[in-house]
This record gives sequence, C-alpha cells and structure tokens, in this order.
Amino acid sequence: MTTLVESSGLPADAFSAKCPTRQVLDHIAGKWTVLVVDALQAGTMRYTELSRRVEGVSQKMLTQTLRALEADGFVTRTVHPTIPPRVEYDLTPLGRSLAEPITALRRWTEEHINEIEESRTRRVP
Amino acid sequence: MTTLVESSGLPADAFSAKCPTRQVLDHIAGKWTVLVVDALQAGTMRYTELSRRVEGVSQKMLTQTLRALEADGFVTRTVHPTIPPRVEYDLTPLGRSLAEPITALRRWTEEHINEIEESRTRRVP
DNA sequence: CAGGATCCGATCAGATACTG
DNA sequence: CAGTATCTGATCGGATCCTG
Repeated sequence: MTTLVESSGLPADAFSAKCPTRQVLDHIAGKWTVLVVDALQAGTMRYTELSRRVEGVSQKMLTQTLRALEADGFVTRTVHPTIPPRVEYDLTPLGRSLAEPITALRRWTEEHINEIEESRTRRVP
Repeated sequence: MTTLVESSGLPADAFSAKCPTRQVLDHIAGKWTVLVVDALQAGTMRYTELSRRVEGVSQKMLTQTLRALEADGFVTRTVHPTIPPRVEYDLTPLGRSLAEPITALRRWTEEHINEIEESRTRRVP
C-alpha cells in the first residue's frame, strides 16, 4: 500500500519537489541531526551530556538542532525547575522509529570508512 | 569486531570529532545526496535523466553532488565521446552498498510523513 | 546548568549566461 | 547534451559575551 499525504491525497514521493517529505529529509540531512538522534537512542540525556557526547558541536548548533527536532516531533524537552536547572531530552516514539534508519546509516559509515578512504581520490577539504 | 581506521589504528566512532567518519557523514547529509544516490539505485542514468528525476535540483547542485559522490568513490562517471555527448552515471559496488541505508531513510520518511505532519508544531519555514 | 543574543566569515544554493 | 563560470542572497556555523 502506498502512503498518502493527508491533505493532498497524493502518494508521498521524495523525488517530487512539492512533496513535504522533502522538507523532512532536508532537516534530517542537517549536519548534527544524525548524531544527536543517534546519541539519544541510548536514552534520556541532559543538555551537557549531549554536548559532550556529540564532540565538536557548539551550544548554538546543539540548541538549534534540538529545537528543530522538537518542532518535528522527534524529541521531547523536559524542564525540571530546580536550581541549577535540569533539562532532559528524550526521543518520542516517532523519534525512536526514526533512530533506526539513522543508526543504520551511521553504522554503515563506520563499517565502510576504510573502504571509502581507500577509494577516495586524494582531495582533502 | 570493531572497525579500525587504517592509518590511526583507532576504532571508527562518528561521535568523535577527529574520526574521518564525520566528514563522510557530512557529505552524505548534503541536501541532494540522498536523492541522487537513491535515484541511481534504479540503474545507470544520464545527466538529464537525473535532473528530471530529482525534481528541483539545479545543474550546479547536481553537478556538484555528482562530483562529490565520484570523489568519495560512490559513483562512476562514464563519458561517451559522441556528438551529442553522452555521460552516464552509475553506482559503484560501494555506492550500491550505501544506497541501502539511504533508501531505508527515504522510505521511512515517506512512510511516516503523515505522522510527522500531525505531530509537528505549526511553524512553516 | 542550560541556554539566549549577537557578530561575522564560510559555504550553500539558486538564477543566469555561455560553450564544446 | 552536459556541462562551466559568475554573481548574489540565504543559511550555516563558530566564537564570544551575557543571564536566570
């Protein structure tokens, strides 16, 4: 059965410029999204934990990525009004579902990194 | 068994800032990479065929994406010196391997697009 | 601790014009 | 047909400073 996009009644097709799938794919394709979603698969994480786990991410980008994931319904943000504040991030069921293909992609890359480095034409960016 | 990155002898870990996996992941995360690799899974394609299949891509971006995929060893570019020229693109074995998790990601998005649209907070970019 | 606000350079990405 | 070259606006992303 083909997935239909509710309002349009058209089948979802990422190759079509008008399909909303494209926007979502663009978000997922962000530089840090894969790593953040993947990190959260290990379970609930606090802001600072995440920033340590995802090495090299600035707080600006981490915050921005988390806000986007929240807006897309992949992540929940829970604020405990204590002092000091404690903010926990967690995957929603939808986010956990997304984490599967995302983890697969990261794992593929890790597993094939040597092959890639070998077959790559010398061109260090 | 853990994958070792040849020159360093360290295990591949995408969360580590120094791991080459990160650069590759960044390439893959490009706006058009997913769609181009995915399109090529159907088989050999000419430049114009690709530009039609991946709706909305400019030739600049298509060319740039294809060159990057070539440099990373995911795609071959075959020029037939005829008039008019005929240039064919194809996945390498490595590229076909990569296409699997990539296709999984596109399919996941297509299959869950309605759920995502529902759970999304109103915020049309 | 978990960010918000701001500045600024790098890069991305589209539109347009031209070519072997 | 399959690009290259160029210009320009958008955005990404890092560094820095500030706060409840």
